[in-house]
Amino acid sequence: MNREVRVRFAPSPTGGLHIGGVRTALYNYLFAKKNNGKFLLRVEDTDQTRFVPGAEEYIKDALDWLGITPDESPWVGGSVGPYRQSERKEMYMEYAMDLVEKGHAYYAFDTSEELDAMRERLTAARVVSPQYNSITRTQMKNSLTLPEDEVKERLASGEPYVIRIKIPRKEEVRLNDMIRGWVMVHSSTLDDKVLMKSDGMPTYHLANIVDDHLMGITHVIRGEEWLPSAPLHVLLYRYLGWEDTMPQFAHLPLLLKPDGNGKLSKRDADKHGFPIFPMDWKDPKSEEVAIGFKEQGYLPEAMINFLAFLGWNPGDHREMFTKEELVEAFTVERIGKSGTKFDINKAKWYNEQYLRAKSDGELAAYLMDDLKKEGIELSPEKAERIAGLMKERATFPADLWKEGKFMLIAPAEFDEKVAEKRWNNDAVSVLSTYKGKINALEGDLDPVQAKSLLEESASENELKLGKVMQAVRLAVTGVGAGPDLMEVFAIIGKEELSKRIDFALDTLKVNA
RNA sequence: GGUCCGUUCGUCUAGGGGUUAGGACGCAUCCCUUUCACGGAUGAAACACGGGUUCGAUUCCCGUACGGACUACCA
Repeated sequence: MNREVRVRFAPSPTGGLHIGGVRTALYNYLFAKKNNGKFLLRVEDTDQTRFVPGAEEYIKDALDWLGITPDESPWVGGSVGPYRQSERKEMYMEYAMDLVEKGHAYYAFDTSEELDAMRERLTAARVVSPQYNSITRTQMKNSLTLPEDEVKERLASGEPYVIRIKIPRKEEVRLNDMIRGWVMVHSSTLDDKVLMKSDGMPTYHLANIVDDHLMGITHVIRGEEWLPSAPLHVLLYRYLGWEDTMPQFAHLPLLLKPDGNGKLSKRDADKHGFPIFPMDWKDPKSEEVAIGFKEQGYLPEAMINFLAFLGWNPGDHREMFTKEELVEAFTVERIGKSGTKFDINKAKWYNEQYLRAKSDGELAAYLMDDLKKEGIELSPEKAERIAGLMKERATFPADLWKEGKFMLIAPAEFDEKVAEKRWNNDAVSVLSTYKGKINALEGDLDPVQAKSLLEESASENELKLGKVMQAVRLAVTGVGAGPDLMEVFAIIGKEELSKRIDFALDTLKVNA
């Protein structure tokens, strides 16, 4: 039997989508495409208390931005919907009842106070792990300890209850993880997890098994934080009678803090000043906005490439991959086992690579957008020239303007360190001569002319150009670094150039 | 604490019983150059530790240490 590969990304709409979640989605996507399968998205919203408005829409937009588009989802539908667990609510009880009838699950009536008391009691008795399990359930209020008619009575009276799985006392539970190999856990260390909550909603554990089965999921690729509960899931597949079509599991290594250790969190992102969400996320309650990769200037293709390499590699020395190339190269065998520290430097490097690969025209569009916000008009031709000059030194599209401001705005002050070192009488002489030549020029200034006139100005003063070049740059741009000066001159134009030289000559003083 | 997972340069990683342990980011130096950047070249930089197995272990096994995840009527 060769089933169609079907994988799913199952986020919970409780806030902005964490970058680790995005990576999980990407790996699912790549795996599906590589195997000519389907990538589905299912919204896991069984916890009504944690519902956050806008979160689901955010997940959709973020994935769209990156091009990790599900084949089936709440938004486009599909043949095994609905794709929101809250809308599948009615489906779960049937399976929970099936488990109860088979003796693999039971009703429990304990209140949260009683559960707390139980845990306290066990802790006081120095029990290593206080949990609801094969031992302790005999002392709690459930359908295993209560007389049958009392159970019926309680149920009939509408008393709140949960349904718990009945974990066997002694059993070795094994699963073959695609990344980690065989993982074995003894059932005595598992607890009787709640399957159905008292509000009638299933917990993640039941819902994810039922849905994955009903949706024909063949491979579950998810974060490592799920590994400890995977044996429970195996047991559920077995008890539900679905073991022969149980998906294969692949538990991804976690994304770690850049310094020290631990799971990457929003806190780390704030601390180091880099994003952790794909796009800006505004918390509807606190109104706080968390910066996104998109708004920071990261390109989607750079993000994809960067994210893919956080825990995976192609096995050769290639670094640059388009999404299509990733699909081609991707295998779960090449996913690493150990946690990955988040290195924003690498993300920046990828962004620079993709930024430089863009045409001057594309970049000019970014630049003109930024300029519009500043109220500056610029011809597309000029924008393109500036973009071409600046792109080698930009990390983000916004740098085109930030670092290239001087091409459109005359300096109001000059870098003092450079002035101190380079500004001298020679510079004054050359610039004075040069200004005369510029003013006398007919027609537009082009880089070749700009240079030959400058060379003439230097030799007429019996100086070498190199001696004064830095001073010239300082005079015109205000700073000591930047792209080819002659190109800059041409963009600035002769009138403006002449004005700037005047201003510099007036403002800068020669040190005695 | 318990259960599970992990550990190769600062970081991401390749490799795998015998290698000068390879690449990338970052860092340093040099070259290019009107500066900075780009680009090119070079360099510093790693197999956590202890026992086995073996002629030989970074590689296989077992411990130890360290790190992480999980331990809710959250996912």
